[in-house]
Amino acid sequence: MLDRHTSMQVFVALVRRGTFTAAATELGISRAMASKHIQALEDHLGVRLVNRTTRRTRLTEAGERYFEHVDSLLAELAEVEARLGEEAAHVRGRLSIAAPPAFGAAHVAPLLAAFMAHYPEIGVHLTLADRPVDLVDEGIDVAVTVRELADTSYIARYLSAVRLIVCAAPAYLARRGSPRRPEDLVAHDCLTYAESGAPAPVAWSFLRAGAPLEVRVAGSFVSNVGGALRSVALAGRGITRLPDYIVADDLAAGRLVALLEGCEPALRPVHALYPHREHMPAKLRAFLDFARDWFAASKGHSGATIPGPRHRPGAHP
Amino acid sequence: MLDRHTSMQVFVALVRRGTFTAAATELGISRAMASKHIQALEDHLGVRLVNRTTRRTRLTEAGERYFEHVDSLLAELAEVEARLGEEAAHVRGRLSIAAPPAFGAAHVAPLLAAFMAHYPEIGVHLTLADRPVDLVDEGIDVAVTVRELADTSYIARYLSAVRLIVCAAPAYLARRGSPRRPEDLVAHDCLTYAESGAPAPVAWSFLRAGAPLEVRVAGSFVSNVGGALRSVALAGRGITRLPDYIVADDLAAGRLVALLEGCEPALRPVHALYPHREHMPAKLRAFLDFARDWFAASKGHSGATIPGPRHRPGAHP
DNA sequence: ACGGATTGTTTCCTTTGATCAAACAATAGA
DNA sequence: TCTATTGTTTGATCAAAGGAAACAATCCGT
Repeated sequence: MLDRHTSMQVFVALVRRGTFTAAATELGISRAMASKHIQALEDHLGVRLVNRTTRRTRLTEAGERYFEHVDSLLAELAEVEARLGEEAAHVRGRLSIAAPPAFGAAHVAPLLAAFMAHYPEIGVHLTLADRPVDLVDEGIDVAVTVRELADTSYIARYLSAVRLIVCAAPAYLARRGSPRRPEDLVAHDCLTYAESGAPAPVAWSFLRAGAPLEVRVAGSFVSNVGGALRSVALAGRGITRLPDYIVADDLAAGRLVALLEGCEPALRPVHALYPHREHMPAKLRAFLDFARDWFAASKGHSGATIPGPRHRPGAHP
Repeated sequence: MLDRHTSMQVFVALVRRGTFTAAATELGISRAMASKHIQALEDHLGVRLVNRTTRRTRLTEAGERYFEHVDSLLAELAEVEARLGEEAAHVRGRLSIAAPPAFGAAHVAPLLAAFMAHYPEIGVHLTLADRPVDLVDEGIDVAVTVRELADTSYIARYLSAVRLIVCAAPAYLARRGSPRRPEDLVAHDCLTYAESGAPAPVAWSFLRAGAPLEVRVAGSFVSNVGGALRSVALAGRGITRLPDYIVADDLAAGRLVALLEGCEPALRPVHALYPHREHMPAKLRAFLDFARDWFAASKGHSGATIPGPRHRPGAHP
C-alpha cells in the first residue's frame, strides 16, 4: 500500500496546482506515482475525489469536502513535527536527574545551579536517593553515580572521580591504635559501604609504591548510606572509608582523623548514566557536556585527581 | 520507509496500551513491526518519543507533547474519512445534470422532480443546452443525450428511446404534395438536424416490412436545435423529423401533419453520460437507477417503443 | 535459587509493492 | 495534420515491509 501521508500530500498539491504533473514535480515524484497515489487514496476512501481528463482536473463534491479538512490537518501535523524538532534542538524543558544524597548536595546541586544559569529555559528536578534508580521506570533523564559500574544496560559517561579517605574518630584510635600499613586494617573494626544483599567480604584498595594493594576488611557495621557510616565513625565505633566531600568538615574540625595518608587511596569514579544513545534530547546532551567541563575545571579544587575513565563501557552488551 | 500513518497509529496505541505487544495485537501486526514503526517515527522526527526497557515503557517529554497533538489529529482524520464514506453512501448533495432543452423540459424536469421527492436531501442543478458539454470541465455529474452516441470517453447508460416523427405543415404539403414512400423524400425540402461542422448529407432511417431503409435527404435548412426546425416547419418551409415530445402539440392542433406513418420510424436513443465508472457517488448511482425505472415505467405513456440498447458501449476504448 | 513466562529488539529471509522510464491515449493548439 | 502536453498503463527492478525465530532482559512463580 502506498504511504497514505504521501498520498494526502499529493492530493493537496494536486488541488493547489491543478495538474498531476505540477503536483508531481512539486513533490519530486513521477507523474505515474502521483496518479497512483490519487487512485490509492480514492480506493482507500471508496470515494472519487477528482474528476480528470487529460486536459482538465476538477474536484468532486466529496473531494472538496475532503480537501477542506485534509489540507488543514496536514498543515497542522507538519507544524507539530516542525515544532517538535525545533524544541528538540533547543536546550529546554525539565531535566530530571538523580544522585546520591551527599554527593548530590555537595557537587551536583552547584553544578545544576550553574547549568540552569547557563540555560535559562531549563528546569531541573533533582532526586537524591540512596538506592539504584530505574531511569525508565521513574522517568529520569540522567543519574549520577559514585561507585564502580555495575553490570547495567544504561550508557555510562565518565565525569570525574572522588578520593576516598580512610579515617576514624580520635576516640577509636585512642582505644584501638592507628593502622600504619593497609594490611593493619584487617585487625580493625571497619565500617564498610555495601548494598544490601551484596557479598559480605569487602576489599579496600590502595596504591603503595605504585603497586595496587587490596585489603579485605570486615567490621560490625555495614551500610549503603555514606552519612550513616560517618555517624558511626564519629561515635568512635570503627574505621571507615568515605568520599572526601562527606568527611571534609569532620577532618578540618578534628572530629575525624585521616589514616594511611602515605598510601595513595582508591578513587571512586563518578559517572552519568542515561538510558539510551539514540535521539538524545538536547537538554541531556547539553548537561553531559556541561558536567564534563564542570568537573574538568574543578579538578584541583575538589582535591580529587582524575586519572581518566576507569570504565569505558560500550553500548548494550 | 514504513507507512507514517501506521507508525502514528502504532504510537498512539502504544501510549494507550502501555506495551508494544498490546499495541501490536490491537493493530494486528507483529511485535517486531511495532518496534520498527516506533523506531521509524523517532528517526523521522529526530526525537526519542518513548523510553523503554523490556519491562517498562515511558513517554519522554517530547513524546508527551507529540502524543497530545497526534492523538487528536489521528482521531480527527479518522472522523473525516468516516464521515466522507458515510456521506458517499448516502444519496445526498447536489446533482449537476445537463440535457437538451426540449427533452430536458419535457422529460428530464419531471423525472428530476420525482427524484427529488424520493430523495429529500438531494439538490439538483439542471443545465439545458444545445451543445455537447464537457462533464469534467463544467463539473457536471451526468448528461442526458438524445442522439446516436458519438465516439466519447464517457460512460453511457441506455435509458430510453424517443420516436422520431416525420412531419410538415399543411401549407407545405398543399404546395409540394405528400410523400407516399420514404424514397419520395429525396424530392422534398427536408429540414435536418446536424451539429455545426457535421458532414452535409444526412440519412433518415425507416423500417419497411421489417427491412431497414435509409434515405439520404437534403434541404435548405439545417440546425442543431430542434425548436428551430419546428419553427421553420411550422412556417411551411419543408419536411422535418423531430422527436415526438417536440411536435406532439402541433400534431394534435393540426399545425403539423405526420407523414409516412405506415413505416416504422427511426428511434433515437436516450443515454445518460457520466465521466467514470469507479467510485461513483451514491447520488449518481441513485439517479441512474431512478431514471432507468422512470423511463421503463413510462413506456406506453410517452408513446415511444423501447427496443433495448442500440449501443452498449464498453469503457474507454 | 532457579526455571518459565513475557517483554522489547535483532536477525534473517521471503515476497511484496513502490518506483520510474517508456509507451500509450487523449486532447489542445498551430 | 503535426506537435506538445496531459493523465494512465505497462514492464522491469530493487528496496524494504513483513513475520518467524532467536536473543536479551526482566519479572514471577514455586
